[in-house]
Amino acid sequence: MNEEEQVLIHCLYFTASRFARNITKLAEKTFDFGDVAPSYLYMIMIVKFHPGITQKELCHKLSIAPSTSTRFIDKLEKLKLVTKKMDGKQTRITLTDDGEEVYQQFRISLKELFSSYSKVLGKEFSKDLSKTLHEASNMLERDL
Amino acid sequence: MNEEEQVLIHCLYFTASRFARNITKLAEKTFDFGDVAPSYLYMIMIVKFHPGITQKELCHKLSIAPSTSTRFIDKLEKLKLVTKKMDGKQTRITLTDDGEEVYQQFRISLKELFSSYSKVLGKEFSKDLSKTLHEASNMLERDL
DNA sequence: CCCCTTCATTTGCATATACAAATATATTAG
DNA sequence: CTAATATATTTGTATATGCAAATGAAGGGG
Repeated sequence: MNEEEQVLIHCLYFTASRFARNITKLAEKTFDFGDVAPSYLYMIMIVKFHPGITQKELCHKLSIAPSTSTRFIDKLEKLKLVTKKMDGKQTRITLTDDGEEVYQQFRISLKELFSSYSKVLGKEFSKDLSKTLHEASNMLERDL
Repeated sequence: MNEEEQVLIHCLYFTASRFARNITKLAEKTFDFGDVAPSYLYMIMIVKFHPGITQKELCHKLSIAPSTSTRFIDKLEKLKLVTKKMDGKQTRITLTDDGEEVYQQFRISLKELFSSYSKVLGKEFSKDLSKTLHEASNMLERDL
């Protein structure tokens, strides 16, 4: 194995970005919700479990920047999937009935996505990898 | 653990994207090359090891779309780090002397990046995770 | 009650990245 | 050799995402 391959295999920045691109492609195929891209769906899910959550908490739970959350929420609001209510300096987000419905579909697609990649990567392997990535993110977010 | 956390931890699409964002942030801090963003550096490396490589092969090695490669190469050409030569319908890419120099610096930064995340995640853990992601990408690219 | 600081959100701008359509070149069938 | 097809690259357009600066709202000290 030459130096180049070594680097390509051992550099987490590279392998992680590449893997994320690959799995995103798969997710886009699976979550075919017209206007709602996969990343929005996670926001919907979190709002589902925390009605009235503040934007800041959302950012934290999703590990996204505040500006990104603003734009996500704007879009979801336009699609009438969430409502926004000012509360002092904070903004509180809640699902609409349409949002609830999208959430239900989302759960089904999620299972499909699971089985798509489990078929290729193996069920246990997928589960372990996901858990590992989750924990690694936590470590990075804590320590950097 | 509630349903929400389950999903957030077990969905590879989510954990992989999040992890990629976190590690990218770290890479951006480490690779401070002014105009050259981290993702370009891998292209430089591959060209270094395969002078005269075609654009298509580059796309394959980096797992990026052709359009992305066009824009990367354009930018690197403007920075005078690579040259482009038409060869029939293909385009062949080679490093310039400036490109070689950037490559040398890149190798140093790469080591820094390694040690940054190894400090947080552990050396062996990082290595294993990277290798796992590499292999998982290969599987996804082969089977989908 | 007003000013200053602090914190949450938004806006402006920039980058990475993709897909689909357009273009350019090469190859093959007739 | 020309027409049709195949392949590589480019361009138009769109999305996700971030940082830094601007804005807006709260609360404390005078």
